[in-house]
Amino acid sequence: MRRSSMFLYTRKEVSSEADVVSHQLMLKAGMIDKLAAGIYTLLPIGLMVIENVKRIVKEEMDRAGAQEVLMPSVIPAELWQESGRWDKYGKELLRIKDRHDRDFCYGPTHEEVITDLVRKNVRSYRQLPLNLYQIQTKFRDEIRPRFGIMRGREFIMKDAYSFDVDDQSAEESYRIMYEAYHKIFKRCGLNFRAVEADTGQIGGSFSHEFMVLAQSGEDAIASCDKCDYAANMEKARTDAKRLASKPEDNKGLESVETPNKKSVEEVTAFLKVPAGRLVKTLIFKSDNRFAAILIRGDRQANEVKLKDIFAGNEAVLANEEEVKKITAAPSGFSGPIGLKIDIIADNSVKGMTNFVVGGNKKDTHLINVNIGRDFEIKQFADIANIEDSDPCPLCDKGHLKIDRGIELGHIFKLGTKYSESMKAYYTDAEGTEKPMIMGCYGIGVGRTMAAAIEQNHDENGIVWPIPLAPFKATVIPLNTNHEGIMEVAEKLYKELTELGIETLLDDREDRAGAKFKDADLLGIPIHLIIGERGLKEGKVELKLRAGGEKEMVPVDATAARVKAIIVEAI
RNA sequence: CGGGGCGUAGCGCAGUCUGGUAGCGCAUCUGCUUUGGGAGCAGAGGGCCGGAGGUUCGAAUCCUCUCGCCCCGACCA
Repeated sequence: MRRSSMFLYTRKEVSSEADVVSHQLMLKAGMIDKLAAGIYTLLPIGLMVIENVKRIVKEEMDRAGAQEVLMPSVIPAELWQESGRWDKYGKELLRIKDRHDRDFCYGPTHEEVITDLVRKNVRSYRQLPLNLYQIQTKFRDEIRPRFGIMRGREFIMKDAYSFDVDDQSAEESYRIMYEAYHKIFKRCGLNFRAVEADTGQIGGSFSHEFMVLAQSGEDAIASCDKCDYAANMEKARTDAKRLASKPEDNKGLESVETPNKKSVEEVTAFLKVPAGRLVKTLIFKSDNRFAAILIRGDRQANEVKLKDIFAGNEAVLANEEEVKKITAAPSGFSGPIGLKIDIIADNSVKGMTNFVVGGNKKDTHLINVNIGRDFEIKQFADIANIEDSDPCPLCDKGHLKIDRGIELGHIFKLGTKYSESMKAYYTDAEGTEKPMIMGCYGIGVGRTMAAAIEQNHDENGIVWPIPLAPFKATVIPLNTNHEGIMEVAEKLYKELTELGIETLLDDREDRAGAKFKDADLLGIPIHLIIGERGLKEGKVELKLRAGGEKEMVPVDATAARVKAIIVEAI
């Protein structure tokens, strides 16, 4: 491509609206153009990167035995009503009506459509297993789109769906995807980790997220410094046994006055005990049922884990009035002793002895409280967020550290949630009908591009990993008015193009500095600089964007050298 | 949806408090010089100051309403 005729306009300044580096650089490099909140046009050079990501994804999906389809982006409401998600999905689902006033939605995900497709075509166990995928534009009406293309409302996504005869086979399909995802992100040149994740609204039994480590990441992930354990904060566990302090002999229960001391900080400061000796009692309401949640004083409840405790239903803290009714005391003095509602304790409470709780009476706390003697716990569960350097739940030596990450991929074992609600049954060898076991597997294509920039940039701009680079090489003639220079530039451009190497010829009548700045900003991996100095010896300068290494290469050997560098990288 | 902020030339911004000729930088166009890290000089074009209503002799500026965009929070494959 000739730079002089390309629809590519780089900028020195961008709006202060862009506050993550990938967004800023994409704007500066002329890759995207915003049309509305969370809705972007991909410009030629941005699209080239997207196409590279898509190509890698397709190759690995195909290699893993999946087959590509393309489903509609507009979906009739009936399908979503059938699965029950029309009412459950909420405002994120963009609902539209056609001219006959019929309901449709713009697909945010395609479980319904794929399940419908498969149930219409697959009857027998002989047709399974099956894995179908598509790369398509989706829409989710996010409350707050941000970070440019990283968290847009309209976005490109690869979604795959597997169908199997039984759990064992489904887990094999899952494992194949798990491995394919590793290959995909590795080929994209990304530093990532697969972490255990919550299944969220999609539902299902287990899942992994593929996270790229980045400061600007929206998710917190915990990983062990000794073993392979890694999990999203929503899922991360710790080892309650190693966390617990040594049990002490039970002391006698005592009531103490704590005038106006409500928060954990106030109470522990007043009683001069560490927060880890206090158990806080939170009254939650879900579906009009109340439950008391006990958590060690120095720990925070995790909303997602809580939701799981309440069988997936929304749980909210009880209001002041409800707390009074249940505990007979104002909030801040709730405790487990004497409560008539279910008491569920976080694992962090396990093994605690002689601790402090609220007295269910104004200005009163109880000390030297013990489980079993003073009250009973209905159930222990994992409720609290883990903290940095908590013990690892898998190995007995490691500790967890918390990083931020960007979720690029998510794989789920769905089970029969959709196949049962939508009647996707097959007939097995014995002639009985059974629901197919499903899995679903997503990759954010645009987000992968953004994450690659987050991980690969410097003060001068983007540093593309070679497989994603829109152009692998750029030919920079320093003086377009110099015949000899332009002759060599054209020759190299032609040779490289004929070798199948995407090359940008910067044939603009600009000064050298401007061209260098642009080549750096765009992140093109290999710069071929043609100037009078080198040409006197019949050489061009080859410079690598990533490390900055320079070498002088004879003109005739340049194309082959470039090819070699690319082959090695891909 | 709660709190905060911003809409002025293609882009980035000042001007608004205190009403009186609409400005700066980048980009664009012309000419000359320059040519290995975003060139210099001289000149030029480009604005319904987000939209509607109001106050005023006069509104980018004050008032009311509205639309859009951004940030924090809540929310979220």
